[in-house]
Amino acid sequence: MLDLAILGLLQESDLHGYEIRRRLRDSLGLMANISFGSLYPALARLEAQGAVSAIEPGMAPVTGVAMGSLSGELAALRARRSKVVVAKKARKVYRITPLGRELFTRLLEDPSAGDDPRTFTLRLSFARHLAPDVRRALLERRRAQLVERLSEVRSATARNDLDVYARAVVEHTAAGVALDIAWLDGLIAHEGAPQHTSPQSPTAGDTMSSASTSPQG
Amino acid sequence: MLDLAILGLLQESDLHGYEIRRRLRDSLGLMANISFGSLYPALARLEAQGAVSAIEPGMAPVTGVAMGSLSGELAALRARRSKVVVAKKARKVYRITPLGRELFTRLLEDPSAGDDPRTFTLRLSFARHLAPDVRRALLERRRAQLVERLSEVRSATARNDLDVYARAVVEHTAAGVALDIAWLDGLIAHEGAPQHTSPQSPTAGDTMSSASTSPQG
DNA sequence: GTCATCATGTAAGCCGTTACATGATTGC
DNA sequence: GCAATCATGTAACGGCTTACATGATGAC
Repeated sequence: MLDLAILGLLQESDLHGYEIRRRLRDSLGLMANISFGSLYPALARLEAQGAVSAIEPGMAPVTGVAMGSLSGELAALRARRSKVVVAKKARKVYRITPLGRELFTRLLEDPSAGDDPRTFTLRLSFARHLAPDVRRALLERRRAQLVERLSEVRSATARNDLDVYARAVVEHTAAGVALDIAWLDGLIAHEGAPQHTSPQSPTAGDTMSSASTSPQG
Repeated sequence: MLDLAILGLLQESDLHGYEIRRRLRDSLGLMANISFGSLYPALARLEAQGAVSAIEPGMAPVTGVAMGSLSGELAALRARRSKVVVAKKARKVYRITPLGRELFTRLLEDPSAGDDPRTFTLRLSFARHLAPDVRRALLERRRAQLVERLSEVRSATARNDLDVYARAVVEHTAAGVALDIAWLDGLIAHEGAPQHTSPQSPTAGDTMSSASTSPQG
């Protein structure tokens, strides 16, 4: 899970640990603030596996290494201008290796963990790296899971031994699952019709972003 | 977390482990299928602490001990009728103790873990055991958390470096959080005005169950 | 008589957390 | 100079999972 997230971010640009954490938090918006106690060991593990490598400070046109903060950015600029290029040796910038890309793809497509509902959001965030049919399969698998879950939750709703609060919870849960399904339907529709099916009856239509946007902006 | 759930269920009726698992799954609808590897050790721990006690098979008007299944139910009935009351000694039925009730209350109100967002749903399910003001505080704390989270996710939405899929994820996440907030507003409104505030301007109004029900049944 | 389900438990391991330890850089 | 932030790491622990082991009961 964490490995997948790290590799996904490194796919776009070289980054150091601290910055990876920042992006995990506010770019992906998932896994709110992963702890360093997980992050650094994970990076070390990935480096040992040869999936990433720490690049030297002076190295190459480092694509997209951002500073930790705006002030840091400015400070670095100032430093560069005044020719006092402080090495900032403490920082270890990682770059993904070809082997790491392979691993990323494997993790992203992995059929064994592929049904793990907890990783779905993360996988979908990186879905542009998937082949159209694999991506579609991911969406539909998830949809199937949610449909099943919905019927479970609905049957819980039917119970009469629930008090107001327990009932409020299960009903809201059901509503949430229903919303997720509607959202997935939108996404699936936007994927276009699958290859081997005749493109008749465009089920959902235009609802992709409407599902994501409608509830009170 | 698990302890709280167990004690909450035992608050209503004596139960054995297997049955607790079932209820966790389809009555509460949370923590889909807790594993036995967590459940039984948890029960043992609670018994060691004196929070629950295993009641003897022949004991008292055991309130609400249900069989594992309908067929089991019928089988037991048949057994009783034919006077062949098989002890089913394997089953250990647990009953909550006064000490257990105390523990339950403590866990439910606990201000230290009280802000843990992961336990909110569970707490709310048992909210009828809370005093009105404590309950209200629980709801409002949660609301505050979600408002903050919403603004975080919204700011992520504002980024322009997100591809279609990452964007779809963050936008849908935002929508989900917004829905949760609206739902909480409904619940809070239904709690009635707080004691020391003048009951003017009934902010939300009638939306409690509408938030839970609206998205396509 | 055998298979599914009910029922309880143990052992190993995974994946994350908190808490601790360290140190450079920068703003005021 | 001192606090805040950036930056990297280690150690201990927590809570839950999977896999394993065991056995009773009931359906067919």
